[in-house]
Amino acid sequence: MASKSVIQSVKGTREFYPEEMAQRNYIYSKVREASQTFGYQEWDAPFLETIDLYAAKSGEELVKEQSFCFPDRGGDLITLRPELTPSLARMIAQKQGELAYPVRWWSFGPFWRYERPQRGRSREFFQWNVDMLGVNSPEADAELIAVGATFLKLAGLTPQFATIFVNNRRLMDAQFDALGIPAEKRLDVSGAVDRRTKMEPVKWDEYVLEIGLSQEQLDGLKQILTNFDLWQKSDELVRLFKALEALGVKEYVKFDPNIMRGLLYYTGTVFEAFDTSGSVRRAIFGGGRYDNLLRDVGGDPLSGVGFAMGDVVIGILLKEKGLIPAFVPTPAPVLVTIFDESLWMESFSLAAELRATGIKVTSYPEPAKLPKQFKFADRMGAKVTIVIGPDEAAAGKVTIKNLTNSTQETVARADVEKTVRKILEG
RNA sequence: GCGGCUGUAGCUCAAUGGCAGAGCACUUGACUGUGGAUCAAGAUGUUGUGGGUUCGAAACCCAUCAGCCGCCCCA
Repeated sequence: MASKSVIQSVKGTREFYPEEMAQRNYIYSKVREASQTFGYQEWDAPFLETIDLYAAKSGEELVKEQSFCFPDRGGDLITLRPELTPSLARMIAQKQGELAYPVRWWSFGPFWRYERPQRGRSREFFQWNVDMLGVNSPEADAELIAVGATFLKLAGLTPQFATIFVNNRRLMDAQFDALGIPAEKRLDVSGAVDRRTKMEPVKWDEYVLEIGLSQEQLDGLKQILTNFDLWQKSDELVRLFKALEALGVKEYVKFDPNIMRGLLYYTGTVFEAFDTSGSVRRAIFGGGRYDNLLRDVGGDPLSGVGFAMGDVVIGILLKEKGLIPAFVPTPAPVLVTIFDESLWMESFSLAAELRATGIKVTSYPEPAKLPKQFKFADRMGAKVTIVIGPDEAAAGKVTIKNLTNSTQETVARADVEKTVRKILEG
């Protein structure tokens, strides 16, 4: 094997060998199932966008520090999309008058962020996005949470392993107001709330006082953040939890006043799913309600709710918990061996006959010792091997071996399909 | 962008300044028409890269690259 001479992959990019590709496709299949169960339509947006799309709305840091950005041949600044929502807003705005509302769209595709790779985070990742636009209600919020919960359920993550924590920006703003925290400090306070669990309590207290809150306000804030019954003061959240119960996913959801989410554009309900068994401390998915997004790209005001899930964290979790199905290397359960030069084409035409009946068949590509061919079949996860040797050829027969239980039988050529199907179905 | 840890065979790792090794995997054979088990034999290296210290470096020092963990950030 060459080693030092191999040109390295770009830092933080993903190489999907067949096993990893199977895992990615598995996640994709569950994402699709969860989305379609609720009637969401699949869509996608360009992978390349001009930087202006993000400059308008996304945070400074995202555009300047964390996006892959380069000039094209005409000198325009092109960005590898770091998120989907601005593209969504534009595409909705462009056809705002002709879409059937509510719009329920989902997407699963690649994104890029120029961050430092570490556990649960790479520079290239796949992200599931689900959004509903045109309905502004706690019940719509509940549906999105239910889509997420349904995915968790389909993937085998029970409420014991994963929890969706919910909060509401309006509720928190009202609480901050009641403490006399001025509106211009809300952002700083939200930031402080976000990092509370990451800091030592004493340090966090100092940090909050540094922002400019009084000791009294700090005490009040801490009271709010430890009050897990606070949701009862929010009509929206009361309705949300009622709807979640009706939708059958309540056991996945908990109110948590500490959930804020960094995104500026969330205006109401926000939520974040976490692994509760403690291996990865990053969010599995997160989202919330945004009211002003379309207006920011020139459309008419239209409220939406949505969330996004990266493939990296969920992939680690599912793998760790043994929830990814065992990898079978070959998609073809049948392997036809090539006995020798003279019987080569005999095997090829048998393989073709079987394929014509709809069975997936691979053949050894050339004559080789049978042990080698059987070993290959075994390593590729084939269930059936077929041998046409001189004896079979002379008798117009074929030997079929069931690799699962090591039995084999020699049957007339006309019975091959039937025999193979019996093994594959049994 | 900042801090810490780690780079040795395809993989997981040993060798603490004195001949670069083991297990797994691989190849071959036992078994010339049958995989997964067992046994035997064999092959495998620019010790990430570049420099320095030393009689002597995988080990110590400097630089650099890569990976991991954390910080920042997570839209």
